[in-house]
Amino acid sequence: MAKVSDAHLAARRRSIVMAACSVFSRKGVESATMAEIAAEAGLSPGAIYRYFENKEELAKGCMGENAHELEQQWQHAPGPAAAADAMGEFSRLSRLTFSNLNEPDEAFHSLLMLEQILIGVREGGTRLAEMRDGFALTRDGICQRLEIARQAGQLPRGMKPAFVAAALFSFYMGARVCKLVDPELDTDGQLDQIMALLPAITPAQPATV
Amino acid sequence: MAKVSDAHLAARRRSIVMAACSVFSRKGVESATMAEIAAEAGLSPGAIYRYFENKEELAKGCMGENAHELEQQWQHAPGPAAAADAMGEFSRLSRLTFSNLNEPDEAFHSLLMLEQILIGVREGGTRLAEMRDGFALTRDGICQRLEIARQAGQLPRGMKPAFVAAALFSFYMGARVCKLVDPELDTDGQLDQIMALLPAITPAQPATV
Amino acid sequence: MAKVSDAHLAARRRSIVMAACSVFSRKGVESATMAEIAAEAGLSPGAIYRYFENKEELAKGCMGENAHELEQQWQHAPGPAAAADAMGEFSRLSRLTFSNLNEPDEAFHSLLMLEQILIGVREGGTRLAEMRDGFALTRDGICQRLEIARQAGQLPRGMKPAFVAAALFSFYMGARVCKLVDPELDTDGQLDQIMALLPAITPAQPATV
Amino acid sequence: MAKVSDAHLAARRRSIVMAACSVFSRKGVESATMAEIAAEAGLSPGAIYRYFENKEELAKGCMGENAHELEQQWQHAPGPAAAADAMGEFSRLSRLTFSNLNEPDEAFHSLLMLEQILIGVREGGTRLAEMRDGFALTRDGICQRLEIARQAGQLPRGMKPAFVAAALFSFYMGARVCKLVDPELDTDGQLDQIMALLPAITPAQPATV
DNA sequence: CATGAATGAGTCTTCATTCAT
DNA sequence: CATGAATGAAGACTCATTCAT
Repeated sequence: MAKVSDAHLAARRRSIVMAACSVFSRKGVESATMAEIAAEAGLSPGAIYRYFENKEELAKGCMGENAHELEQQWQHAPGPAAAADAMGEFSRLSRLTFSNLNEPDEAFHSLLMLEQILIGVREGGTRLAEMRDGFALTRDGICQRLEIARQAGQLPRGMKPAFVAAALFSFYMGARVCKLVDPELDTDGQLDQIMALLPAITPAQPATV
Repeated sequence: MAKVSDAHLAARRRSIVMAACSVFSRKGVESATMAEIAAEAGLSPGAIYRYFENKEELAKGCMGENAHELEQQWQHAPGPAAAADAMGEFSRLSRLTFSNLNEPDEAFHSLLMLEQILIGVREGGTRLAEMRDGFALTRDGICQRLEIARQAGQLPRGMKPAFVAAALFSFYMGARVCKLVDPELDTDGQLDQIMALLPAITPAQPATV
Repeated sequence: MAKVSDAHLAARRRSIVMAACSVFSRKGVESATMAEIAAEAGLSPGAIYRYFENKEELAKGCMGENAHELEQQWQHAPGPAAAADAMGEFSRLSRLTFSNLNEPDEAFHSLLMLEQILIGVREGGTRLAEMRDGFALTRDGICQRLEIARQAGQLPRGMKPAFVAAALFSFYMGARVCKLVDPELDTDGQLDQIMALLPAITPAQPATV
Repeated sequence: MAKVSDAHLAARRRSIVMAACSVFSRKGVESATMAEIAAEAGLSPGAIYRYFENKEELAKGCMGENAHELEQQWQHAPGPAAAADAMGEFSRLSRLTFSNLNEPDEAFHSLLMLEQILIGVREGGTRLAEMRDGFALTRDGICQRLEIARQAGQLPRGMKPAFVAAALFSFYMGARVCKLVDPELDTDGQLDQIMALLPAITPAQPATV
């Protein structure tokens, strides 16, 4: 019975987090029971406490765990090659992001995210700050791309990238919420219309502004 | 304490609902205790059960209670006078709706709404259906107004009002979520930018502007 | 609003007792609620407390209320005319008593009686003493009749009327219990067999004893 | 406290049942509290729920637990050797059964049994059916023994064993009830008198005696 | 006198957490 | 390290009882 490798331990910890996410998403953090999570993780209830101080810590441990990889793409600075076809790039990433909303496990992620938001807002501590920062980062990523496009003359001078970025992010978040309530919703169609609006400003605005 | 007037009874019931909304919003439905709600309503725990079967029914009873009056304005068919300045009307109502997000108790309402959504989605029964229908009605209200504007030549022929309406509604919902996470957010500024995009599509617009 | 007549009051009190008996029999004293009893009596819960101190007193008030009239017949001393055909008289009353077990509301009475016994035995106070005395009285009534018959030579000298009376009473009580568990039981048939045994001793015993 | 042997678990379960029987008998099922039962079993309230779904199941679990071993003796078919002295055998078992009523914990058992009957009759489901069947089995056992005695000429041809058996069983049940109300009662004396009646029927008997 | 709304103590039951094995 | 039995603190809910109307 030699020391269990750190990798093994990390894997266990991860499997617990996955199980917790699953149960939290399905039942809500408050209604989920440690026993249920343990069962889903293939462990005994007591075992979880070797990896997490208590239920709350476990819930915290689930926080970042389910951020979409796409969010990270947005947060990464756009490549230098992006300038040429800034809006094309932007549009492609946007559509990719929205098309993800049609994935079967999207509700799972959205439910989890909303619950984390509720908890964070109610607690108001570091948890909320982390979220706020995460949201801000993504908005920044959007904003940067819009700014590049604007610099490249693909968007009207008069537009305020920061606000448009924030609006688009809100739109995305709202789409997730709405899709949760009504999975039949065609969020791609919504995006199409919004995207159609964006460059349209271009030719007309410069004159009027 | 017998034979209290029906009005009195209704008022009591309402005060319980208000207290419940307050506690639910602050703690979440699951974490809220009947004792706390009762205390906030100035009653003993047992008294609530004369008005609501159980905690779940009480939570249900809080559902519609906190719909914004503005939602109802949207859902009401637009007045006939609206056609003349359809977009002006639309813009005014939109700004009014968004300006409401700055109210101090907006977080209260948003928290409540999100929790109800979570519960509804998880339950998946009538509760969810009612929400879906409520959302759809509001989207319809938006759509009708856009359609009128389009008919009046104030919006481009090519746009699809239903999708744009859905997008705008998503945008609104997302703005609420984002504002919850970061109350500093200038959602009015976001709306401004989005509203600026709308008429821009119009081929006819450049001439009139 | 003149003083309510005593008769009226007594009638109310009685109606409460009847309702209580009904509910007690159906649900058991502990499970019965004052509200249910009040409803069955056509009153409000609070009203009961003008007639009975509390639930326990009400239960006590139900005690004697449901003794069969037949029990009283047994307890009354046998008429002088009975001697001539003592056993005939005895047999007739016995059969009458047992035939009562076939009445549709017999279960109602037996349930009530058993519950009262349980409560009485557990409390062990006056309540139990009253029951014990009631039972003793009935046994005495049986015994007296047997004794008369024995004196009249209709029963063997050697038999001990007190014990036989007690045995017959036990038999009756047990028959009630058994009939409760299995209403199909032919308790009359049981009595027939027992009655057949009784006088049979007569002609043979004197010789052997 | 993991991995306790099955025997240990069964013992715990049994100790809970014993404690429950004790409290149920003393207070009645409805008035007994889980906390009290737990304390009597030397456990915490929550522990019981690992062994029984809820209070009702626990009460059910107490049902068969307190059947007298003697009942099983009656239910077992009589040995072949019994025929020779069928009535002697019968008389011996009867006296044994009745003498048991003088045991100090007899009231304990009777109280429990009566309460179970009350519950069973009120519920009217499987519980009642099981009781009915149990009673019937015992009556059958009595009946078989009487029949053997009758075949052996120790009882009159004309008697109906089934009815006599039922009557004797009723007598026994009633004796238990009466003894509960008045522990001073000499139930053995009652049995003596009844047993004295039995063979007396026989036309053949006078000769043999 | 009756009403029935309100009280609040008391129960069952759940579940996060601990710890002996 | 894992197990899972046990704990015990809550919390939802009930209902006998009170009392203002």
